[in-house]
Amino acid sequence: MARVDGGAGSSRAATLSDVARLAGVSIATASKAINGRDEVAPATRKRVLEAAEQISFTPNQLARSLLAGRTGTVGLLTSDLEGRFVIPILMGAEDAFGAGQVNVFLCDARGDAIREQHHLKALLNRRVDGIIVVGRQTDPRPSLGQHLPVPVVYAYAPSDDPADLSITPDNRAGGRLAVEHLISCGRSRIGHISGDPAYAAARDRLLGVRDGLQAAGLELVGDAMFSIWSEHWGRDAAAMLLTQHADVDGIVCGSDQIARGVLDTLRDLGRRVPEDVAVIGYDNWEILATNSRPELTSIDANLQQLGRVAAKRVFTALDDEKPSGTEYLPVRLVIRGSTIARR
Amino acid sequence: MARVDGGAGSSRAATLSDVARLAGVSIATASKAINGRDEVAPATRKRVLEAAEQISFTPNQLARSLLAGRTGTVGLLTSDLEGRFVIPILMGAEDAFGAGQVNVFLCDARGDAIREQHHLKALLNRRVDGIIVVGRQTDPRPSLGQHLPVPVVYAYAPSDDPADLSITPDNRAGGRLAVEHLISCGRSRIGHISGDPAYAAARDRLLGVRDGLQAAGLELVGDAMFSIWSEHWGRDAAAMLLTQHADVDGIVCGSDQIARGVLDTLRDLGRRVPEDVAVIGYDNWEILATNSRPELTSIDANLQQLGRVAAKRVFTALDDEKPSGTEYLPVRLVIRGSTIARR
DNA sequence: CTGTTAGCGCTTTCAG
DNA sequence: CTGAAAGCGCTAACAG
Repeated sequence: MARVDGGAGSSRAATLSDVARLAGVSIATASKAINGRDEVAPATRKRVLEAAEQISFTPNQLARSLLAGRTGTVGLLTSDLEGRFVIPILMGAEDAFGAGQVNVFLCDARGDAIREQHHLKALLNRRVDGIIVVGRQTDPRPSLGQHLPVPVVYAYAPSDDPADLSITPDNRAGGRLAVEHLISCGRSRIGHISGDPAYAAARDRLLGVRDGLQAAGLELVGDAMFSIWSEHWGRDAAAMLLTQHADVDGIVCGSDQIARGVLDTLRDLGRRVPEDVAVIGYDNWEILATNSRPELTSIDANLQQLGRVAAKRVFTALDDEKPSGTEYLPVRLVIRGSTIARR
Repeated sequence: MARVDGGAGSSRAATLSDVARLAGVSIATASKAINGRDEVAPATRKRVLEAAEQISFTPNQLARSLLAGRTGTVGLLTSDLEGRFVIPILMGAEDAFGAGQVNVFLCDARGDAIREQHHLKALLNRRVDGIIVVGRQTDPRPSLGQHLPVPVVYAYAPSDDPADLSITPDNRAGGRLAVEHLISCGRSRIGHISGDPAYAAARDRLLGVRDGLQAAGLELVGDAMFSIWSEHWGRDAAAMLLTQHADVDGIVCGSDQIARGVLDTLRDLGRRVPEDVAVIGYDNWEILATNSRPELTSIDANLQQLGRVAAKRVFTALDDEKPSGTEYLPVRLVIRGSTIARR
């Protein structure tokens, strides 16, 4: 059977021995020349590099990895269907590892434990140097266990086993930051509309909101309102809140989606934002935050930095002792027109 | 230097020779037993498998790949920062390849050609079996060239070289589908508000809209309106359109974002949707389409299927002759409340 | 049925 | 400075 050739010329990728033959040196010398070892005569190196160039030799990483015992690959195991969290984390990881030094296998388990095990096994078979597990909630998730041959770091969703290392955004600090911002904008009648109370994110953010209020000697206006993470709920909840507490002048929302809904209702009711009521969202999901009327102030979880940190931890765990516990990363306030009017 | 052990027990991953020794057979026999070859006595196989289980042996894919010349990995090279297109495509690819058979390296070039070359080289060094290039627009993008040792398929953004194989959604058909749906809803005064005219997507969808109108003997109300892909523009454009053509009863939007803006303005002006004006979006971006008032009918590009097809093409290109040209994939209408009122 | 041998492509001692 | 040889972990002939 004739090998169909891509038209590139060589029917097979060039190997080091091809280079060596062409340069008239041994394989060992070719290897040293190409890897920039200094035990090679300059003239020889030049000859080897030219030969390599000529047949467009690229070193086979598989062979290198097999020998080195390290592959320079990391597995990113996720259940984040939307990619909302996983993409910035992936980018942060790429950054931390340094351009092109490390490549990332992205596996989507789709919330299925079986599939997750499947992917985990595949990653281990491919001898990844480490694994980052990315969840889509900040609720603790089942640990992959302690008996894995490579370091594992849990990002966004922490592991339920304190023996694991987890990196997660500090939602409580975020809630506090949000309310402090409203207070600094001169608000004192502050309500809180959030999402599904089954989420740790919802509960933690509320704790932070209460922290901030208490520190200022304030109390929440009405009860914290929970239901689901949607614009629809944001609209309905805002209507309820405004009916019962017409004097509200600030609303901390549990997500940008909810905040968008809240903005809709405020507009329907003729309340000006931010003059009458200031609104702050959570997540800083650009597509939502920058397109609303007015644009939405929000809390950003610094996911890209989270990815960087997770990646760094994977690497330090390769060398040093493995740290454990949950690390809470600071969040960031992004101010837009929903809390401070444009001039 | 003492090797810090994760606590798992063995300080080194078990190899086939460990298994063979424990089972009291040769390495070759162990290999055959584990790979389910039938030239092994049942008793021997049992012994080997138990030994493997006992020391939790997992075959080293690197070694296998080195020998086989195929790695069972594919590179996904993207510039889709948001992950909006790349994630469904990744999922489709995983599906097509079969669970766990193939793993995907995801590389984000961030729109930088240098970084793209860097990643490309890294992928080739790792001996991926194929590459899928995912763009974030449907405009043709520069080809990676014909001189690559592995098959390359361009997904979403086609290559500018017809010698490459590209898979892209059929935007023209989508525009037509959208307008046909409005017509079938009884609309005849139809306007079009789209995004950046520098995008092929904007132009192609308009062509489709005109196709559909012409087939029904209709003409576009006013000029097609172009600017940018944002809600803000959608709001402004709708206001302009309604001012100049108060009798519009249907609006085809170039994106869901624009459609969201259009809905806002219609509500502000007191027009009922869909009774007075029916609105259809494009992309079926769930977060936008399912949270609007009313929910948004939209055109879905079937990105997951696009990923499946791209993956399949990579594989067939491995064996057979490599096809080329641009393949347009059908799109799908998703009907919600913005064109047909809920009962 | 089982074991021996060779070798995938590369790096690394260690003699010359 | 250069090259021969060993070997990373595995599979594929081929004898036995």
